Amino acid sequence: MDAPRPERLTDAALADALRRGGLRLTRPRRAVHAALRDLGGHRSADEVHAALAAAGTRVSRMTVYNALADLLRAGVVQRADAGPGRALFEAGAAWHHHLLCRTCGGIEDVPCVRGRRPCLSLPAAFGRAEEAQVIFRGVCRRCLEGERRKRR
Amino acid sequence: MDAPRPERLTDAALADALRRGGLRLTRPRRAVHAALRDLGGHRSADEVHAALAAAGTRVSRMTVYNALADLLRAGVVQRADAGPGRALFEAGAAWHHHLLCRTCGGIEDVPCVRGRRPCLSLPAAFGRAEEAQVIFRGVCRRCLEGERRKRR
DNA sequence: TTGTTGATTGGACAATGTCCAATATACCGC
DNA sequence: GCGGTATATTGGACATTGTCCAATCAACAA
Repeated sequence: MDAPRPERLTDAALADALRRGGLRLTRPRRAVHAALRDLGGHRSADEVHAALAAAGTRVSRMTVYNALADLLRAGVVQRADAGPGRALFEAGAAWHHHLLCRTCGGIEDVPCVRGRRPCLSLPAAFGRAEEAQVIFRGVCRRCLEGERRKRR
Repeated sequence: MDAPRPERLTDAALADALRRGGLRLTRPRRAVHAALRDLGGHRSADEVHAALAAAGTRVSRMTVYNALADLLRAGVVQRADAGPGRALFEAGAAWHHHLLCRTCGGIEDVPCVRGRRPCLSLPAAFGRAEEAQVIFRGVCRRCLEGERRKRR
């Protein structure tokens, strides 16, 4: 149940991923990617911005938003669907889903049985699905064990 | 592919659903439910608020937010997961999923093969899933046909 | 090294959702 | 039907999130 460690991209690999989309490897983009990877888990743009500021890296808020969108297009960052509200990002490229715990409010990664998109098919009558993100809502393992312990 | 028409709840049925959760049937709650049902599709709280205002029904914005949350708990309204941003609601209780079209930006309902929650199971090692919402991203039928027509 | 093109900056702005105390109303028992 | 009481509504202030813009800066190809 440990969070999968996001792979550590070399600068060259990051530059490659960006350039495939006609994007440059800039200092802010490198910093945003590293911050997201080092923070781990599911983070909002402003969390990344705050982490960079705390580390003494001055980057404008707009740039963080832009960089995350660019890294997303480049495929080295993913958006974690977790319902409405602010957008959450995470480093890494492995396709997976999420469990939202209604007890602790946490988000757990759930590996995708297929591991690549789209993992579920859509009846052709509706159109073409390029990806299928599943949001499980319920109670995470940790909280479930907490409940059980209390009940005794 | 027509949108399923949301069932028309009688006041008694609506009151029943609310009271099961210790909630009262109030004029604003009735108005919000009717507005959402009559608008059809996937609507934000402020869209419902605007529709009510346009129809001459004065209800405070806060009340619309509260009413939608209450109707959601009562099970007569659902939240349509459509990624980050504002929350979208729709009338009705039948469990289903959504296809987000990246061409036109629209949201299509996709019936759930099981029709009730949870339609997908979660490996027990992760916890208990009470519901599983699938977000398909791709191209809707209408846009797919548009593409095909242009290519000729 | 230099020029060109794309990226960053920072401030202003819009949209969405939440908090609060005062007031109004649904609904229970009579 | 008539209160009494717990619940709901109100409206304004506020926080958070994300976007827009023109001026400046920097990546990278030649």
